[in-house]
Amino acid sequence: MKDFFPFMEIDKKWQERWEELFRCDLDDTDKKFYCLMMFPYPSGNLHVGHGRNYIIGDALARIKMMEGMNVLAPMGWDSFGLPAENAAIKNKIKPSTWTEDNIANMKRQFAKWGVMYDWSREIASCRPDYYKWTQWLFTQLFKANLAYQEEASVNWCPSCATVLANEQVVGGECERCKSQIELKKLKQWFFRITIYADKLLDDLDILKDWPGRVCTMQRNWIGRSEGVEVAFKLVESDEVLNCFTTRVDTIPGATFIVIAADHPLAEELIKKGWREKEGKSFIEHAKQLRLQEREKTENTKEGFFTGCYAVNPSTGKNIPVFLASYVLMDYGTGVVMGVPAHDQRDFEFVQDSPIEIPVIQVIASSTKEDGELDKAFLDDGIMINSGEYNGLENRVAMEKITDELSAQGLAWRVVHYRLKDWLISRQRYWGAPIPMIHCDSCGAVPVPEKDLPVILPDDVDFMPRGDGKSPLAASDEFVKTICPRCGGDARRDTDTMDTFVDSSWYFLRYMSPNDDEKPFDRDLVNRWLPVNQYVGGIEHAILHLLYSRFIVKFLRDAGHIDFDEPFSNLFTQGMITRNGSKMSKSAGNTVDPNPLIEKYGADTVRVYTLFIGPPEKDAEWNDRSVEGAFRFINRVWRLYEKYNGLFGSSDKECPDPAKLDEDHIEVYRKTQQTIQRVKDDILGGSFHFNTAISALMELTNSLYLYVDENDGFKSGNEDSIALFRYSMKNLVILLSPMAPHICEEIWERTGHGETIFKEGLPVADEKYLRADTYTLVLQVNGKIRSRIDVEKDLDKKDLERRALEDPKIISFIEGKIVRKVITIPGKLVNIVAN
RNA sequence: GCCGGGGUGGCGGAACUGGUAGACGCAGCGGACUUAAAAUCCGCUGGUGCUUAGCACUGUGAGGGUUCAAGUCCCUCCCUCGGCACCA
Repeated sequence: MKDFFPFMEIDKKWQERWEELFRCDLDDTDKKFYCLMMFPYPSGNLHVGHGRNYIIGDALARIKMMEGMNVLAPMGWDSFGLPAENAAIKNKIKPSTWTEDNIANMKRQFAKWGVMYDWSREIASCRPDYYKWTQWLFTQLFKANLAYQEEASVNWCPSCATVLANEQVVGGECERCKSQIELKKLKQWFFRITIYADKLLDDLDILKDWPGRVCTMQRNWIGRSEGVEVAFKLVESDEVLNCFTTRVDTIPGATFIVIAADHPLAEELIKKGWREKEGKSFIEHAKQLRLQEREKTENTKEGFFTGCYAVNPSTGKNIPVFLASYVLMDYGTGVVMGVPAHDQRDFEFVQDSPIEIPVIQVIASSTKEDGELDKAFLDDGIMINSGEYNGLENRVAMEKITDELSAQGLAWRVVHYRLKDWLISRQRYWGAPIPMIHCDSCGAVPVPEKDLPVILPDDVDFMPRGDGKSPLAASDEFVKTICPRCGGDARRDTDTMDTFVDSSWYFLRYMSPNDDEKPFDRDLVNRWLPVNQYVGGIEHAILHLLYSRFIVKFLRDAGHIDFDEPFSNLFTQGMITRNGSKMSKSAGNTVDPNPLIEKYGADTVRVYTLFIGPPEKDAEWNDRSVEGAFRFINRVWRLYEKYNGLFGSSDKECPDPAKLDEDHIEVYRKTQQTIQRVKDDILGGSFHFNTAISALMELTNSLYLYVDENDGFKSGNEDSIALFRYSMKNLVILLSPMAPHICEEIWERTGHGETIFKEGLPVADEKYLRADTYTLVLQVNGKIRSRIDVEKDLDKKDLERRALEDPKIISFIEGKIVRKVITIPGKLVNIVAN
């Protein structure tokens, strides 16, 4: 078995030695590089899909070390959350035991991959020494008036028995368990993220090294929309309906008003309009409709006339007021002016409206009306049917109308957001208890810092209750307490925090994981952050990344830190699929790395994972192709093993390239090109390990041919052997971030220092990146007709002459007139002839 | 519906700023080694046709266009993946 890399012993040996290598000295920040992987939920087992993330990060950390950077690569556990609780219910063990077991197991898995971290900085969000500070963060937000409690209609997942944030509801279903979400009125804690909406939006522009699509997703999610609110007075009433619109230019065409069926004014209006009974049943009906139609693309637009009228402030006309399901209570003001001629939804609404509503076109492509519209006219154009505004461009009219209505106090400019405040209460057990105390006389009082953490009791029945309360509510011992303000009897808040609160600040804790005086070390954090490179999955594009940005902005404004974006560079790797779908436990298509590592060794699995495709794209896992990576690793090993006698302590340095003949210079040149390609591919910003590896495979192939065919090498010529050693040395250095075990071993066996990762990266000898001659392509009328070898510094004239001398070319242009010759030195000559 | 990514051999994927399409790997075929097989090493490998050491034609989802030259740029369309979706 000498022909195979003996990974069994060697992998382990290096994994132990590297522990020291990854221990980071935080004081040295001259060339700091904070290399962060998203910390995982400790679900028990890592599959090869997770592996991609960590292998990319590990390879990156290693190559950065070789670049001379002081690399901080910490790891921890996002260890609060439902699965622990569910597993615990199922297996009758404590969530903490289940979680800690999984953590231990996953740590072993990382090591087996050769994925190393500075474990002296390990954190776990479920441990009291961590969640103490998550609770501290909550109290800080509360003191800044950024955490508040409110009765609200919230998303309730009946199966998870908890409320969810908007971000966790996908298409009306629970993101986790796919159950239909119900709306429940509950008193809940929110973080006022909306205050930061503009900051979060604007600062996306600073994040130049983030993937564009992540920024786009966040932009859409924040959904900033500038417009105007217009007051529509109700006829025979003092009541006013404020409509939000982004198209106030269409107001002369507003022929009705629609308000959300669940609007607080709805009941009053139907009473006023003497239509209370039917109105109430419509409100019920609209509620049902919303639930049913959530999934549909085509939605009906049913409405109900309230019997009331309002005055269009631009025309002075009375227009009817409707209730309808297509107006959303939780966006804008919940009241909309209906402009059937210029809004498709309003247009559809009037088609089957119970009472006739006029469609008045007020913007047209010319100054004439377009006749009967068959759909809403949405383009910009010229104002018509609009009195004094006729003839103006609609965008100009928009400003004028706004100014004039504003002057009368009937309109004002506003900005609305799609982003809602972040609902953070969860009615589940396995999370950080919300550190608040409810006192009848003092209200909600935060737990003083000296009393933190509020320990999550482990002796409660944590079966979900489904009544809108957390399992903690059942524990008198937990609930009963004393008000920190007045000393009277009081009750603890029994909800726990969304786990995204835990992960919104963890990257600050790695600098001082064991500090029990403060959440993070201000000085160290300011020196080490923002994170130089964050690597993780695209699934966190909105939730985790937006929340973390928010918390960092808050901490900065509160004076705790000096920077306002947590991650200056983000890389989102594609997922690994199997049979075309995402690898997941529930889909049953996961690939366990352990058998693969046992069969082929860690380096093979790493190389295959990196070689599978461009890292930002999804890739299909193929067991068979793993063999190819295995072969490559062993080809490198054999190259060393077969010629190990040639590597002695009396290594002759690389021979002078200027003195190498043609048979040798080719290998020298290939080595220079490989150095350049590997560095460009990985460090050029795109992390293209796949092409870097293929370059290394090419170099390996060249070396095989060299040792097989080069006469000098075969006859033991010293320079020929030195050249081989030189190329091997570079091959091993360049491959080491991807396949660290084998490279470290060869490095050691060939008489080098303690670790290859303290060896600097080689610099390519630029003079030799290009060959002395190259193949010039000769085309006639754009078709390749011949190829000739030419010296690299021939000028255009020479190249053209050579092309026209070529016998094949001559035969193609014979009898034709040469009209034009295009010469691109280094590439081709194209002769246009007819 | 809107926004964004993508579509290249049997497969995963290369291709700089428009300039040799298919690097590298998998699978396949042939050869060397072997009693034999595996492993290994070397070579071939997009398709079609022919007068087959070669040559020609064709080929990057479809159709048009720009250009001496298009996988790459422009227009129209199809498919696919992801995000948002009655947001006023």
